[in-house]
Amino acid sequence: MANPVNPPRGMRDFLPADKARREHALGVIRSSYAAQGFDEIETPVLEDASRLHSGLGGDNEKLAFGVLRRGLTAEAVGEYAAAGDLEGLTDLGLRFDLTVPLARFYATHRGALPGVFKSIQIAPVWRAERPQKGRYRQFVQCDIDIIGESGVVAEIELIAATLATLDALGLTGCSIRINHRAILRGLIASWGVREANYERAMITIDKEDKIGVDGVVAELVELGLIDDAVAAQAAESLTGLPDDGWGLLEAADAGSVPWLDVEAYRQLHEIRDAVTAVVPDAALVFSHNLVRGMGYYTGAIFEIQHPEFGYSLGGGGRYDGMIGRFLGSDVPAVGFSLGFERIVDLVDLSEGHASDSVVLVYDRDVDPAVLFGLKSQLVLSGARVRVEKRVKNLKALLERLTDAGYRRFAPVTADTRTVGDLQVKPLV
RNA sequence: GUGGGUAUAGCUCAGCUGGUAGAGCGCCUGGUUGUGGUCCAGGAGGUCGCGGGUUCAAGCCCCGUUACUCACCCCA
Repeated sequence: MANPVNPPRGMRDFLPADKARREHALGVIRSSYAAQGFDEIETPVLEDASRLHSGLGGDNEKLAFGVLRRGLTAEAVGEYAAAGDLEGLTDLGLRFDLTVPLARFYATHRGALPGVFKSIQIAPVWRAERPQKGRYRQFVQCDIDIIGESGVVAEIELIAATLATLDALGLTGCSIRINHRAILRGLIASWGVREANYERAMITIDKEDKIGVDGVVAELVELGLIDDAVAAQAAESLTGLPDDGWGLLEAADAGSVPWLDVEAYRQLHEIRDAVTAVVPDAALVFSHNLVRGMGYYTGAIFEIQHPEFGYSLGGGGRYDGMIGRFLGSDVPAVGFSLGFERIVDLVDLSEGHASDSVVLVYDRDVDPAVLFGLKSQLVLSGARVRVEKRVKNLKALLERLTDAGYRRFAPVTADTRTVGDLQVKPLV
């Protein structure tokens, strides 16, 4: 509390119990993704600042931690700062997501990669945000991406693989919201919003869950993005859709949802039909107000929703234009990311090393050679062995060890010579 | 970047209307206890986040500051 020694703001240490829990969950995610035929890669935590700030990260670019150029004097820093030359000050930055580095990775190694590349990335990212519940400045993302496939099979495979992974984690009650950038653009265009203001309008629409349709329309008017005259029309087209949003095709044919990009909508149907055929209890909801903040999305976008949380547990989408920025020629790509920090707290984990663990509680006069001889014998026999000095208050010690996952203990006295002498007792 | 809440022992927290700093748990010591997880006694440990101010007197009131936390913006 009053302890002045803390990790940097928004970043955390993990105690042994936390670390064990996290590693277990990561193991489940990693093996589930691998079983789905994706291959894990790793990239550096730093990327060139110019690549991080290529206009693809939306607001997250502002939140990137920059690294000062090596060897800059205080005077030089002052000069660059006065000139507003950020590139002169920082040439590297910590990645704020795993997608931009993946695009760079693909551009670097294209020759060594298959035509359609399916990657796993499980790694920390950094954003200089103000921390709050469920938000940190360093957090782990678990991404799967498919690069080189322009058809909806990529979206289908990613969503099915993600659902399988959520299932492997024992996480129930999640639904997938899905939308398409083309549908959003059509919706916004139908209100007469100028193209330059699309991004800003999308951010406002994204708040519907929090501020309601009326709040969204009011904000759009307030920002000058739409005229008062179309406010009522905008409110109407934002209002909730029937049948989880999947029943608009007939209405579209009849011309009563003029803003709907029918081709994109049919694509989403195709994705929904295939995913639910594979995962019958998958809950896919079409949400025409789903936006997502990253500026690089071009097609389908999706987000994991859990009823207990106001924020999403993960999300993704198609970003066909990004790799072209690095490579020169466009390569289609889709990704899906799990927000690990938000998932790990929900996962119910069973004990890993329950049965075959034992604590040796030794008296002070025990010969260390005997003590560690016993220990190494037990370890060789396959047990996890902890050595603890006997203390006055045995109860507290044994409770701590029980919490740490140990299930048995055995006193070691000066008379103990062999494993056969040990009286092993259960910890309860 | 904007607001609210909190800050007292290693941990969880009391501390009234300003009057010499408290409890439980943990830790240490001595004894007790032998199905070694019991009980008793004693002990160590606090610049009350930090800096100013008001007052005879501040943990408590006022101002500032820092950290943590919740919410906004935005996002995993």
